[in-house]
Amino acid sequence: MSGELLNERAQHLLKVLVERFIRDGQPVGSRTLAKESGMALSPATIRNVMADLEELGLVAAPHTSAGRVPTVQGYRLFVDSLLSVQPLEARTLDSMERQIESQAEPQRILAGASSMLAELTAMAGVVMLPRRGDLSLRRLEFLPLSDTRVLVILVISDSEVQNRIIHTERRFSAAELQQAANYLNQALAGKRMGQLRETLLREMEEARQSMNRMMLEAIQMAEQTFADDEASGQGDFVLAGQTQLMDYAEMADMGRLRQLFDAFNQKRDLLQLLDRSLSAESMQIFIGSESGYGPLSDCSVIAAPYSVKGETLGVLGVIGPTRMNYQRVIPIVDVTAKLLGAALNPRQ
Amino acid sequence: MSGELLNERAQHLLKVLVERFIRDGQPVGSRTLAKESGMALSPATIRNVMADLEELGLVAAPHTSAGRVPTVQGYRLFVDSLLSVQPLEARTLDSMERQIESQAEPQRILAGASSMLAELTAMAGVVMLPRRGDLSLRRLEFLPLSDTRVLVILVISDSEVQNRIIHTERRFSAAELQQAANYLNQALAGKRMGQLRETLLREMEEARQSMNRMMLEAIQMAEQTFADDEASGQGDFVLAGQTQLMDYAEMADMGRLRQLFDAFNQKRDLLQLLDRSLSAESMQIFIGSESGYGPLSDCSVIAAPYSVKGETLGVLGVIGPTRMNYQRVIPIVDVTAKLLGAALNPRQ
DNA sequence: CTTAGCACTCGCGTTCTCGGAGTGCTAACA
DNA sequence: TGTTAGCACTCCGAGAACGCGAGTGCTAAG
Repeated sequence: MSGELLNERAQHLLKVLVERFIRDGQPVGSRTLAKESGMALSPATIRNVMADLEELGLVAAPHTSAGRVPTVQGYRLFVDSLLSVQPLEARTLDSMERQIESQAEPQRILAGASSMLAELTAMAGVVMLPRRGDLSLRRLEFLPLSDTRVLVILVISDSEVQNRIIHTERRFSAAELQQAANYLNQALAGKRMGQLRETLLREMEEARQSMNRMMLEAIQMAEQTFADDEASGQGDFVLAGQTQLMDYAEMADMGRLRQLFDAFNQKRDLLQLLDRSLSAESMQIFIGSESGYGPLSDCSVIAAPYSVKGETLGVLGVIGPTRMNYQRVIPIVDVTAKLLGAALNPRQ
Repeated sequence: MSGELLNERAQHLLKVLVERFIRDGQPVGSRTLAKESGMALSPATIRNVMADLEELGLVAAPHTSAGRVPTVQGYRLFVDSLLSVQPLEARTLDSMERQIESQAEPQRILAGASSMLAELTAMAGVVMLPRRGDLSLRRLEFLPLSDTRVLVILVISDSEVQNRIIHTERRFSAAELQQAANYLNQALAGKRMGQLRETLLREMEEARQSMNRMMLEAIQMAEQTFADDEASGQGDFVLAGQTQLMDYAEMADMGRLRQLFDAFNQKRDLLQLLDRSLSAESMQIFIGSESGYGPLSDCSVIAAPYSVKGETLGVLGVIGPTRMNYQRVIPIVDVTAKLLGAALNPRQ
């Protein structure tokens, strides 16, 4: 072994090995690697290099007489410094643009992006929905239901509508509710969802001083409306193409597969993982156990934040087997994030 | 074989066989059956009976020297006339009631029912959402977005809110939109969603005669709003516990499992199947291929409509392996349907 | 440092065997 | 006529044995 920790040749061989393994999933032997590398080296030499790589923890042999397989750290090195991403073909990019622009409503755009990711990569695509806390309230409305139940309609940001049911202390007439809504709209419209409760507190002070009963009641209703806003419904995501993961040989173990699918359904942990990329500002790659999340230990996650007007709204990405075609997937995720940002930008 | 097509004894033996097979999934042999039946018959006699049952297509032998397994028709007979459903234990029923009543919003009640089914049966639970067409429009509202885009908010029935985005011919002011909404509310409120378009046609006639431009424009907007109402979004369902199906041995084939999960995602065909039970007015059971739907060929579906005030709103049920514990699942589905109907009934 | 040679090791697919479970048939029995 | 015991037969599935191919590590020579 030469002085340097990992010389040119070893790096190149690792690169070829990873690429080869990604292609056909079989452990790569020295003979194969000798041919593939195009380096005019004998298998024996390769074997020596492989022994070094194994010592460094970059490759491993499933058993004595199998070829070598990249370890998580091997993939990591590959992704970080060996990988040569080829740009996306023009026609693919074209069709992506068309597909994502074919939708008008934000909800559909997001869902479309998700299935686009799934389709292009033949893995699972995921798009985290913009967190409401960062969006601003546009308008609020009360609608009387039966007795003390009131339906609250929230129009958020551009075009998202939410509704909740609250229970009031007493029965309100439609006119009263209208009045309360008017007051609250004047006070809250345009504020960010996350900051509503502070504003409410301030308003409450003011109302208390002016002894305005209507205002106090209105604030009470608003309080109830936004009560669980922080706790529950933190975020959500749309997933597409989960089932495609079933086609990969490394997912053959039913137990692990079930864990993975359960994880998709629970959402919580996955959201937490994606959240990490929210602040990252650029693409992030979690390889195998790097995610620190059991069910994903055989998977890699490639995630990128998407943003509108410089403001990051959410994260999107793909989930697939560790042995995925990073060279191809990385630009796809990258481009999709940009396209999604552009598509969400309200024009005209 | 005696004169009658299927005498008492044969029926009893079939019942015992099916029960036994449901319990442990192994083909049932004559010796086992002899003991289990409690009928003081020798295995040889049993074999004769089995030969008859096989001839009738009620049981089949996977291979020459295995025991017998019920066929679809065998299950059918079992379910139709052999089955003795035991009522649900009081405490289970109690906890079901509590669980379903713990939710306030319809959406959550439905989702709750779905996961309750899944939990109790350890299979997949499904609840078809009430079809909008049957619900009545309560109120409609327009909100100007940018330029010619208008956000339409629909409050449907008790507390469901929907929103759509439409594009108008020209730019409308907030006041104009308010006016249009007022007019439409007066004309459409209380009408069933499915009948809105007819009503619109009539209104259009009237408006044309009175040459009222505002009314015509309003109707145009409404037209656009309800345009795709019939085509798309026909229905939807909430599914829970799909992953539990992965635990059943008969789902071990990854290919078939994937087909099944794909079917869950596509929704279309499954909805069609559930639709059949909508008109049935009582519980329906589809055993294996009876559903006529490939991906479900190894599954049984037990579905029951649920209704509020005598009006059927939707269907709910469970999906699991053909070899499921019908005796237990049937009452669960039955009770859940009733509880759901009760919970959806708007009181107080 | 590289390479050829060699012995060695594993895993995997194939084949074979063997035992158990269960059947169908026949003949005797009630 | 229905029931039962006996028997030969079939088939599956679990192991064991085997050979083969792929690949390795080591050693010694270039």
